[in-house]
Amino acid sequence: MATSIKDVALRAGVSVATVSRVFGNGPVSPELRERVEKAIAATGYRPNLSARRLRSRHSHTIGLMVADIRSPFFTELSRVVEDEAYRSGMRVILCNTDENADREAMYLRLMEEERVTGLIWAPTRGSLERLAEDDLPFPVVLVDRGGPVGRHDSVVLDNHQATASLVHHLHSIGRSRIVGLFGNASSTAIDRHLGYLSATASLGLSSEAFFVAPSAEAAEREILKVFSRPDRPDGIIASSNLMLLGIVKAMRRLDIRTPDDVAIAGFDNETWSELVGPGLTVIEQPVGDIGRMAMTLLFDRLKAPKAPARKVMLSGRLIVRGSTAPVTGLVDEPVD
Amino acid sequence: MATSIKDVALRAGVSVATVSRVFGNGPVSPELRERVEKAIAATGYRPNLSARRLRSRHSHTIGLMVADIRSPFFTELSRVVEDEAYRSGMRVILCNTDENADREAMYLRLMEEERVTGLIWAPTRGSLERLAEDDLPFPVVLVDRGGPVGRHDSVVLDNHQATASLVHHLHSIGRSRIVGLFGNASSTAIDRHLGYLSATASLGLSSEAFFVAPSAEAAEREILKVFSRPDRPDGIIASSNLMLLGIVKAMRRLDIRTPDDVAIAGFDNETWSELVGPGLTVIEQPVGDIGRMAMTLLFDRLKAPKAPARKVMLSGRLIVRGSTAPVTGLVDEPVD
DNA sequence: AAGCTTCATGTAATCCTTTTCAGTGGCTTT
DNA sequence: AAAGCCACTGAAAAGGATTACATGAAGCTT
Repeated sequence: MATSIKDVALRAGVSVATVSRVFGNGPVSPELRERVEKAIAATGYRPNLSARRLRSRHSHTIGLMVADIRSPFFTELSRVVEDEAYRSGMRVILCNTDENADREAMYLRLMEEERVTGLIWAPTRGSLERLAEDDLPFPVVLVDRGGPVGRHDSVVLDNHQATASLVHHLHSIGRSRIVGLFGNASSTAIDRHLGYLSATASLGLSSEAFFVAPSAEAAEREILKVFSRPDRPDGIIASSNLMLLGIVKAMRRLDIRTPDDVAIAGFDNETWSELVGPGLTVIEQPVGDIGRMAMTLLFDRLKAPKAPARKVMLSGRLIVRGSTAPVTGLVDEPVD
Repeated sequence: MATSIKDVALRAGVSVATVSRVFGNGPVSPELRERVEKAIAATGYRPNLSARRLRSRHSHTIGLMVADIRSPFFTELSRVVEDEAYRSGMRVILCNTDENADREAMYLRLMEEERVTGLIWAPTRGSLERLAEDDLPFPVVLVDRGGPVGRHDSVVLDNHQATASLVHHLHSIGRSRIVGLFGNASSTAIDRHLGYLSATASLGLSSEAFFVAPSAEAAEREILKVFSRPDRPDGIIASSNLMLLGIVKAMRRLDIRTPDDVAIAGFDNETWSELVGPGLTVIEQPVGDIGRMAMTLLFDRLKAPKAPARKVMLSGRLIVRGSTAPVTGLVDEPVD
């Protein structure tokens, strides 16, 4: 049987209220405080967080719902969010939805039962559309995906502009038949698709987009199919890391040279991005900033529940590497 | 004010005990059950988990303490653990220690306050040594790192054997001056170092080990230093993914060819391992099995607290790729 | 038909804190 | 010197569920 606040009080010869006040920095005289602290040390007492949460009606918990923690963007995001949360005495409940609406609904219910203080959420496409209707008993900050400014705060990458800058970059190195490969699950891919469309249009380029399941294998298969046709593209833009890997695999398989025959570019800068093939050109997302901003929005919201919703859009950084190096036409010079 | 079990009881015209029994599948007649369920739906009632945990004296929570969720092994592990946990109605509290003893101690205290049912833990080196002494009020299963069979269950890779197999593999392709690069923080690196030592010794090879901070940059710096000496090694074994990346970077920087001049091998198979340079030879860890086994050990322990501690050792799988392809000596053939 | 189970239900205690409320004693104010 | 204030402290209520125990009705046994 674990020791409770009662045992501590008994041992210190004070009331339980006083012991509680020692933890909550209420007014306690120095002598009593010392006696209590001695008793705590002697008994090895640890306050029961469930009881504390129940009575104080404050869970000190925030939820974090993402598609899959294994996707590097979310890995990094979760790390930032947890650090920020623990720093301000909060705990995080992490959930992986796998872009599955049922799991998402289940976890939302869990969040309610946990009485979370707030939720940081990368919703599935369906939920994003339905978000205006169902209202949740806690504030929500959308990350990574967010529609028009609605009832909820959100912080996202400027996907439209980012993808457009990839297209312009490929165009600037002389590519004209640029196809796009997008995931078919997340709303991010949709935004990136739109950016791709408007950029190709404004440059007067043809456009062709493919949508596949978000896995390297699916991407590889699709690209193999695309390159079995006579009119091969000379540039590919991928809406994610996994797509990018699938593309590189397909290029290897077909023995197509990068960037000579096809230039490749995509999203998310990773430790290994510069080491895959000739180095991958990518848009780097400010994940740390996104996570911290999400926490800021959440805390602000808690302070001012009625304030109008804010949508924060951060811009990515284009990192140019070998996969989009300009081709001299005569000699393959090492880039960098 | 959120609706409580009382409101539901009132609305359904039953006692709170009956409502509680509907949730806990106690004995409730069909009619009452239906009335209660209607009342739940009508009120949108959600049980308060804090209250439930407090009264039932069961947190339904397990802790997961790892060095850093961003390290791919732990990312995958956390995913497996969370899935298994949620499947059996448990929740997970994730903590990143950053190999820092203070953070670790702080989080251990948190685990006690949360009254976790059990803890899955990749302890820092210091904690691993001190583990026999301090005893915790909940069962612990060590993962990734585990000393001799002590008081705690553990599940680890057979690091000794795995590293030895890397050495033997390099030897089999004709390498004789094989150095080892190890992280200086985790106990895993120590085990791998020992495997390296005994394998080189048994093969009659020279050995030289370097220990650096667990980052690609530190690894790169160290390797640059090593290769500034006249007697360059012809093989390198790295104790982790990050080390491996640092080595590849150094090789690029120095324009040293892999595997011709130096063969490279390390740990953890990732999506991109086959795409970095000529493809990286690695030991693949059965992360999923490790995670599931850890959960199994934990649940078994809960059923039989007094049973003797078990140490489960799983073996890795050697995946040979271009970075350790045998060199023909005449022509550089592309390795598949 | 009396007595014994069994099943469904309600009442009240309990889990462990925080928080409200009501002092108590000592100081300052007027 | 009475009044008011302040800083501490303790007793008790409250938070929202589960569960031990009591009760009453129904079904069985003999």
